[in-house]
Amino acid sequence: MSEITPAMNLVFNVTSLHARMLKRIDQGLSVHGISFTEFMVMHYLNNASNGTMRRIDLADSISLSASGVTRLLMPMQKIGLIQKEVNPRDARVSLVKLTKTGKKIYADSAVSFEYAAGVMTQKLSATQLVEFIKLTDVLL
Amino acid sequence: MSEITPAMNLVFNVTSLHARMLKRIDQGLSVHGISFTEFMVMHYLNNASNGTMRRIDLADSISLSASGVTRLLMPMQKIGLIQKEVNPRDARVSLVKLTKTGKKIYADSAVSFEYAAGVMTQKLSATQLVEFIKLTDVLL
DNA sequence: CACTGATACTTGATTAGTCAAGCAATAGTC
DNA sequence: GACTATTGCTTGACTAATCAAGTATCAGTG
Repeated sequence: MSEITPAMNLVFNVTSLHARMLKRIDQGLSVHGISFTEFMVMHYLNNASNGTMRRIDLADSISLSASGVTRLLMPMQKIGLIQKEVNPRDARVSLVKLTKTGKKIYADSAVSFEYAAGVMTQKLSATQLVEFIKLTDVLL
Repeated sequence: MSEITPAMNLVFNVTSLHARMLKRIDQGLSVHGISFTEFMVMHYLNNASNGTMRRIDLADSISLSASGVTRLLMPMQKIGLIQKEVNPRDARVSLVKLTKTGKKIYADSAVSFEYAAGVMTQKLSATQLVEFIKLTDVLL
């Protein structure tokens, strides 16, 4: 009845794949008491040049709105995973930084994340994995 | 500082890609007054063998929970895109079917969807697209 | 140096989904 | 043929996100 183009097919597949991945990853991270979104925040903070990032750049990195970041970081600060820092050059921005606890939790949860990611992609050969990443990079 | 494995890289990329795709597709479908989730429902209903599906199979197809489907279909029924049908063999199930209006809206929005999907993937060659789909299929 | 506009964030109201619990109907078992 | 378990679906309570509007600061221009 309906002819589905390859492009449409890809969109559908990426959607399903994302849903499946998210569920598994979240499950793997739940033992550390954090969600995948929170993990991503910690990941980017951990890799940031001087350990700090502006909230808006964080938002961009993890594909969230500015207000989404505000709401996400609130509890993370409350439980001591991150902390605010002021930018002396620009009073508008509030820099975000991993706390010592945050770094520890990140290191721990990174192990779970790596494991879950590995399990999920085990049906792909090493070259397929690289090729897959390359293709996603083209569209990003 | 942190070593990121290819598997982890892929998960991050698929997440970003999904977010970007969803935003564009939703934007393209908004002129028809429907979301991508609603479009997927109509797509699966349109392609269903006898035009009907059980809610639970629908849920599975679009990676939603059973209650998510209930909540999604409620307004769709109210505005006349779909309709309920009883299954005489099993009184538990409530079959879902596209209405005439629903079919029309689906046909219209499928054009927008196809266009948006095409634009989004135009950086990929035809063979790359096929290869991409193949790789996602491995993980689905 | 005042003014206009852009940027970085926060907040209120709303939405789309989740999970856990419940209900009703069917299926399997003894 | 009664009893238990399973399936299909709905509902209440909650969560994570969105957008639009508001505030405060900074940057560029006449």
